[in-house]
Amino acid sequence: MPAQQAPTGDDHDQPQPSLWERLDRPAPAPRSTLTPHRIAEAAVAIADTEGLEAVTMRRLATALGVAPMAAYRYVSGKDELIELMVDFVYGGLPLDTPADGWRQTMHALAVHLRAMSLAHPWITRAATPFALSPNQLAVPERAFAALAGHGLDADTTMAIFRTVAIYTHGSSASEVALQDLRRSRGWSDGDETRAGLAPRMTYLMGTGRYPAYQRFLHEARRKDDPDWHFETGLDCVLDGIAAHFGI
Amino acid sequence: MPAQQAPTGDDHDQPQPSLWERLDRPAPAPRSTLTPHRIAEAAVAIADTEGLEAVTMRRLATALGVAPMAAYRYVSGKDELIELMVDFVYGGLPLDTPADGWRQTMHALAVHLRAMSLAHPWITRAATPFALSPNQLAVPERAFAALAGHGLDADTTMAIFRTVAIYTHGSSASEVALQDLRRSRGWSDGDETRAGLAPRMTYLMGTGRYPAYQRFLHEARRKDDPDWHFETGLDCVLDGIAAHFGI
DNA sequence: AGGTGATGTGTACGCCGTATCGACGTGAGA
DNA sequence: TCTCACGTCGATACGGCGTACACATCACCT
Repeated sequence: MPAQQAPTGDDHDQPQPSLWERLDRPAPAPRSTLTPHRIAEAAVAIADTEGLEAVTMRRLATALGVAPMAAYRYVSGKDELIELMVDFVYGGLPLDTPADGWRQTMHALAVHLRAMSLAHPWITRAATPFALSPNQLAVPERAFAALAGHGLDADTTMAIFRTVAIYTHGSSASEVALQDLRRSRGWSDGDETRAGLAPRMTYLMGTGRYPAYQRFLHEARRKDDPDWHFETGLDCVLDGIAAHFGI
Repeated sequence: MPAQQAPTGDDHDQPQPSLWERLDRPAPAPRSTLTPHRIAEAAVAIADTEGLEAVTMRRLATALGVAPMAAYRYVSGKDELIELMVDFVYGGLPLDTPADGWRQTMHALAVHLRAMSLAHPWITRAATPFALSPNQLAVPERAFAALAGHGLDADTTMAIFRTVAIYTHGSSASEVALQDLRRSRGWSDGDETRAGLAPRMTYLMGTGRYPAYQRFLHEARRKDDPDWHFETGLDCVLDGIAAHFGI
């Protein structure tokens, strides 16, 4: 799926063989200074070190030592470049988790997906949890294999995976969003962040519209413990699946 | 929180009184052809009808019958414009749901948030679930009020809200992403979508890497029932909360 | 009546994605 | 060994974007 795009109403057909199909025909490659792999690698390196918005066709070309338009031989446009980057990163996921049972497998999957998102923060903005690229598809494949044999029908199995995947993706995304905000404002730890946000918060709380929020915010002790929040939410989701479907 | 942005390392301080503070001092308004409200309204209208990427400072100015730079008197840049749009839409949320108990309240909140996302599809890309704008903050306020009085500590309460909010936001986002893909390719129903995706799928399944996925996809009967998927996942999450915390 | 500060305008800069076409190097067939 | 067609990459250009900056203009207060 392209980096999320809005309705435009045209371009109904796709004459191309879909990027992934083109990908594993390495081409006769007469002069291959460029390959999809090298392009993805370079683009990911830029995004990792300078952020997703630094990934520009021109910037990418510079990094590859090539003319601005060169990458267009391998990628139909920027959307496909991003698909390529996402799939490249998903290719590094460890999916050979031991098959201890559905719950351990789903838990391990979630932990690895989160680690991936924290290592490549831009990916939470670039990826949809259910995109149809080879390495992204390997995630539900692993999950479905782990969920098989519990007497669940196909729809239930998909609903379970969907729920865990959505939680994992969203949880990582919100964690990354906070980190990005911190970094962009130069705040290092939780206290500095609260100090930086203080004026905003003082005003908002001063309106008196949020008494419960204010109280809970004041009493909370684990605001700066994203691991705890991630695990707690994940446990809830997995408990809910176990309870709701009796597995 | 600004439309998600990556680390840049500078702009450490915010000299301005934070947009929301500026907002309710209506200004002496000598010549108020423009107001934050009118700006938000116009921008939302554009995003609703033409998609988020059609919201351009120039396009917005045209819609308001004003010069391209005029809106910058009210908004420090495009990021703040988007914050304003998001908060404007959140302002339309019905939050006066009857207080039947925490579960009914959380369920109603989730349903309303999803309806909002489906009515303004761009908002799933523009909003973070935990942004600090007045009308967005009203959501956790409502949730915390409903969760109070169950003997839960503050951290647990926040974890519960976080989990539900993340699920709801992510579920709506994935639903919207699929709708956007459909609209952009001109596919109307599920069958047309499958037909359009067929070449891609044929290739991917032909690789033999996804046997479980293929089988479950073939057996699933509710692929085109987003309501069922949303409710099923939400029930799992709420069941999990009830089970995990004994409420 | 006149001055003053908030409000909207005009112009311009640098960057973006990408369409198009020409130059070039390579491997296959003669 | 020569040739030639094709896959690769380069150069240039276009329209559109966000927004900095200086200027004109309006409404009110004295």
